Amino acid sequence: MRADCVGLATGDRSWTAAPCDLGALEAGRPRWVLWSASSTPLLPLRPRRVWDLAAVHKVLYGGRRDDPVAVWAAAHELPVPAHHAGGLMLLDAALSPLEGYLVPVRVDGSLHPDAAELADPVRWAELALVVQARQEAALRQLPDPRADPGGPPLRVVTAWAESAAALLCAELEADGLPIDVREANRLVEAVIGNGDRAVRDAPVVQLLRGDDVDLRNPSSVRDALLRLGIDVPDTRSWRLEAYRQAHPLVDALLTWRKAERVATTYGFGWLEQNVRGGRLRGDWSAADGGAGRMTATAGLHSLPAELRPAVAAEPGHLLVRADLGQVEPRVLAAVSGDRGFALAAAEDDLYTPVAATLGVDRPTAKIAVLAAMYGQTSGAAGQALKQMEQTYPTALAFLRAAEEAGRVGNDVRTHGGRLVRVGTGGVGRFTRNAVVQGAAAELFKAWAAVVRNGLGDGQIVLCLHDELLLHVPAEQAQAAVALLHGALERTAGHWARGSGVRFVADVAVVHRWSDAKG
DNA sequence: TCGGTCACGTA
DNA sequence: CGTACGTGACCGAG
Repeated sequence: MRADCVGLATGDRSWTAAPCDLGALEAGRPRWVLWSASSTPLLPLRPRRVWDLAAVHKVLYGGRRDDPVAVWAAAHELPVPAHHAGGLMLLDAALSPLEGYLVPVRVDGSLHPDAAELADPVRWAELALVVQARQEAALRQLPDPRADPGGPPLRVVTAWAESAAALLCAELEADGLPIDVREANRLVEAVIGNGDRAVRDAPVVQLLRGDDVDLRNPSSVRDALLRLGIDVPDTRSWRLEAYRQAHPLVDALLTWRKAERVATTYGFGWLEQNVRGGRLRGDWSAADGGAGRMTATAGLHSLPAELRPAVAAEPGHLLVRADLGQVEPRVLAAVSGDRGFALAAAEDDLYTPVAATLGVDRPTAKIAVLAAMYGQTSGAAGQALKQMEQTYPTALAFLRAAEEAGRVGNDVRTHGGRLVRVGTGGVGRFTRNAVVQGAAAELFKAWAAVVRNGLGDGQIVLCLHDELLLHVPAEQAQAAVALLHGALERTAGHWARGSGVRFVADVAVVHRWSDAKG
């Protein structure tokens, strides 16, 4: 790893006296410019302010590529060369943007695939600054969608937050999630026994009474069910749920499935492979999904609830868990600019005023809101959806516009400025959801960034779409609680400025992740 | 060995 | 209800 992967520090201009205090997202210097936090040996420094060219590139242009060649090309409005089109070194200093130096820029203006190795470290850093300036200029071209713009431009703050998230991902990979290994093994054993396949299969096999069925082959299972008079198009558990009473085999099968899932995906092998020194580690991406959510491997985003007691604070430490309440409908209220919906989203519980306005009970109101956001097509939500259209026309028009864009193959941009690209033959429901899910993801990351920089000796050890898990020295737990609330208020106050929407976090200090809130 | 399908954990 | 992920077992094709 080359130390010169780190660009030079730069200063942010013109809004140092911003009226809102964004904590970690504050303007100021130095701001470290990185080609990519995931390839930068910057970790021990834990810098506060970074600009991650790869992360910002993905905000501006979407897509999958975020290597320096692609980042450079997009910033210069050049076609992105095919991956690793290495070949001959065709360098032309005279045409390079830094005339007089040997820089790894080709005659066509593209960056050489081996630029990081070819370039003088100082030149390489200067190229990073060239890209940073161009990215920032591009971000400033984008209109600010907020009801009340103010402080640093929203899209520039998104760049800071997404950059911080990229760095946070590198830290999450290094730090890992604290695991009580003894408890983890105990919990796995409680679900799957000693792990012997034949033993696990036995209860179901017994009920089959000699019928030769491959439990791990869905079509074989379907045929077996048919022989018992149970005719189902597939054997998914939610479908079989209705047949639990029909035959003892169904119940046994569903129980077996649960154990099989743990045995194959979250069993002893999984612990062996991913837990080292009491920490569960996986690869983290700051914006891998189509809408820009964080992703993680090693099951970090899909830990079964039964295993969560194994996530535990280390001696002298406590966990602080915080999750955003009703974040997606609140995001919809903020980004659509629907005043009526925002009025509901000013309350602790958003669904209560929605129910009152629609003249329905709370569960119905919830279904109506979710159906509107996610484009539900079937079920009993139809009537409620019609009422939503009449009551919150601006929010619904916003969603319809996003869906229509996707349907005709147009890209959409989230509130914070992320481009969500639509493949050929666009999928409407995807974009309808992406403008909400993606916006929620960037609000979450901005919040996480502020929290990260406000922590003393603590660490963020898990990010779960709308939930943060902190591991802090016990005496700092109460300060962390205050930090989480304060950071959300400041972040949302800027991100949703002028919307009237309130964002709320449920925060609890616990020993184990599974411990009750309170 | 590969991609596709089914299935299922989470938000 | 829907959307988004990552993982694993199995299938059939090559």
